[in-house]
Amino acid sequence: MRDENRAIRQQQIEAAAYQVLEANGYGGTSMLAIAKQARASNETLYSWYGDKQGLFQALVTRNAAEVKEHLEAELKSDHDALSILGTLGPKLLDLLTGDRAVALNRAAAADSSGELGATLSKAGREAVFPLLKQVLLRAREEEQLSFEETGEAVGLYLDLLIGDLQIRRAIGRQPRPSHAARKARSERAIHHLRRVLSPENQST
Amino acid sequence: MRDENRAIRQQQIEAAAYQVLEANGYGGTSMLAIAKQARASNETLYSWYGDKQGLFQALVTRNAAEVKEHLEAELKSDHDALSILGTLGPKLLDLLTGDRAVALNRAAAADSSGELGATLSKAGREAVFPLLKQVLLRAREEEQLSFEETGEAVGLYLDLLIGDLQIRRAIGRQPRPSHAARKARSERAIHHLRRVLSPENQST
DNA sequence: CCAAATGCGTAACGGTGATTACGGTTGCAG
DNA sequence: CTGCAACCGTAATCACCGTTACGCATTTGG
Repeated sequence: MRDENRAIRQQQIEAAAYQVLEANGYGGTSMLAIAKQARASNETLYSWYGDKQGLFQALVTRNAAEVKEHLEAELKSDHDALSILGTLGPKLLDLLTGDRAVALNRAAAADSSGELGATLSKAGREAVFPLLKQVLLRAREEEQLSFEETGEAVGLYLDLLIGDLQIRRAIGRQPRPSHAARKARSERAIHHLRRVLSPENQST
Repeated sequence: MRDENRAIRQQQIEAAAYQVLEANGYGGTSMLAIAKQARASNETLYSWYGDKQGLFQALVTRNAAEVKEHLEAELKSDHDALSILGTLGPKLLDLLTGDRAVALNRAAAADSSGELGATLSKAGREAVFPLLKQVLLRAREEEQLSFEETGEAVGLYLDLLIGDLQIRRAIGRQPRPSHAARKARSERAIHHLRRVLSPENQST
């Protein structure tokens, strides 16, 4: 049961890290501040995560794992591909423009070593990409969409769905999209995607 | 001529600031480092820009002004609207994903106060938006595109053109797009835009 | 109940950064 | 030529941060 406590404690510490990070930005986030917020001790943070980067790496990988998990759960349904996109889109938007993701993006952007960015991208986009490929390939089998390069199609979908929302969130000029806004944006992306990749009009 | 020298000196200092910023990230950029790089003195930096934020605000606003200037120059041509987009798109991509813009985006993401982000966004996107509106409205007059909400159409164009390039650049997982890549991406955006907003297929 | 381990709270160490202060130098005005 | 204002180079001030170290309370395993 020591393990359970520890898991809980880690959750608390990481939650505290997000709070401080969201409030003060990466530069303004100190280990002491996190420790205080979590009512934990410096020593514990260092003994558990090694150093500051280690803590943030942990945040990033855990967050990415949760994202992937959520999406894979969606994928298990046997609805048709576009319906899946209909539920998966808002979810993805939620995960990618939520406060946590924004905080992590900021941290990665601020980290001069690039390590965080690499982890974030590898565990994030590069993990989501193949899942979306699956969905779009299914859509093509069902003859709902038509395309040659799957990667190209996924890129297009992501552009339509997310666009520059993330960067605008990261620099602080864009509030978190509401539930309705996420839904609408997802619908819009699907709508445009169908128009661009409709099985009738063939073109490159 | 004191003024001329001063203008030149400012250029040098700001160029130095970019060098340090691009090399070390916002967190790793100190005023002393900038001063040394520019062979200038701390005192001068502070007397001219007030404080660190002031210096970066200056960078942001100057950069945004240059972006706007470039775009307005393009707009003056009397080509048809889509041709304008054809030259304006790569330019915009260049300006928004270039090293300077990326460095500024990182700085804004790292800045906990949000001031830099506000300035960057206000002087950047919010300045570019009306210019693009003009172009798209012209395209509608020429019956090359069809849409109701101009803002919506501009948003769509920006999503297609830029997508998540900026955030990926900011977190360091995306190299600067080559000239050819920028051109191709711009063409792709126009291609899709025409398909989605074609005057034939009417829909919301 | 005892001893070891674990975690808390706080202080200490070494380093660095933003900001200020100061003496020396240079270019320009009178 | 001389004084002055701006500017350079550098050092000083003050604060904070990452990291380590230490004394104390609590928990855990036997």
